[in-house]
Amino acid sequence: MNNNNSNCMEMSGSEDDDQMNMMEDLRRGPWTVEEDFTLINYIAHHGEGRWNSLARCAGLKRTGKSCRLRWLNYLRPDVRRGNITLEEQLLILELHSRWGNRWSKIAQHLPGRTDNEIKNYWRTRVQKHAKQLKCDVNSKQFKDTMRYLWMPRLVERIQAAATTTTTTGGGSSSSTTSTTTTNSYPLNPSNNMESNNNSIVTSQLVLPQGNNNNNCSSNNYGNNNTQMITPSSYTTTDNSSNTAVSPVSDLTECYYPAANQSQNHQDFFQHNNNNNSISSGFNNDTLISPSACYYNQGMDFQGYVEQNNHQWSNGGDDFSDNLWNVEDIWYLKQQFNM
DNA sequence: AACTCCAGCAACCGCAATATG
DNA sequence: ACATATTGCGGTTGCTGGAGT
Repeated sequence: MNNNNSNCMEMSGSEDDDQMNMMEDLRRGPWTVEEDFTLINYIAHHGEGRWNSLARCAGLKRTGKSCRLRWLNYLRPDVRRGNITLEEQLLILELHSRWGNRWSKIAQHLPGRTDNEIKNYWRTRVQKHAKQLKCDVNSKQFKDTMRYLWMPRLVERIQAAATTTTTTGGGSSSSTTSTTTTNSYPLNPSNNMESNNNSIVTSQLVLPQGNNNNNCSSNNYGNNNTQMITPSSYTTTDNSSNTAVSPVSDLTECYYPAANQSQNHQDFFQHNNNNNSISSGFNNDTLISPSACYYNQGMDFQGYVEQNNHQWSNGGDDFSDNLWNVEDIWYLKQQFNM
């Protein structure tokens, strides 16, 4: 399978990445299918770890760091691809409010998600809203907005989705086994995941598979060797192209047919059956209307609301990307006599 | 059609912590 | 105990495709 192993152990292994860079032509940039195959095969036979020597032994002209990152973020079998679900969004918001930018710690509670993915989600989605609100993502105002509007709204949407799914039968592939009675939003400080570290219950809430863009049949690396490409011909981030490489979720799916099929999912809702109200866990001392915060600071809140209202009324189906729904806007308009 | 702008994301970089000899 | 190598993490960069003009 790999004929580069013979002299592997004879190498000193003392070179660091910079030295390796000087010694040989290390490849950079997007990974090719060939490289992915090589790395997967090597790890399948030899396991992970010792990334620098692994890179050499596998015959990859990559740094150990690059190999590790590629493996952890894309190639390992339990990596979960596809859109961040509502449940995951909620979990990210909650955990970030506790731990800040501790991406890897947050990622530990979202099976299959990588710190990189969560970090990107935060920067592209969450920070975008903060920017629209003209406030800092770390400001109290924005945190309040997340906590008192966005997160409860997510809970409602999750509940609604679960209800819809169960009442409509959910389709054959949905397998939604969740119950709508367990979703009280866990904002009660006494329900502290930190104090019960790593005890977040694996969920019965099964993620909607429709968002999962793993589809081997569309680009099956496993049975189409003619798609092997050369470094000179590769392009990036185009799964629809035969020469596409880097994302490669299809590749892992095909390599590990059993992978990603039964998604473990975080359901910290189940910790909170005692909370019957979304706001029951709030500390009333700090229950400040986020809208009031913006209002008091003269921020362009109305413009933002109107923008989101417009998005909403335009029927965009990605509600998950909107902070506000109709009820939020109604509430905010009442607050400010808009 | 050509160009510009921008969101999304994969990959890289620098640093700190940890492991190893 | 120390030096060096390796790993892990968070921040940042740069590429790509799509939308807008």
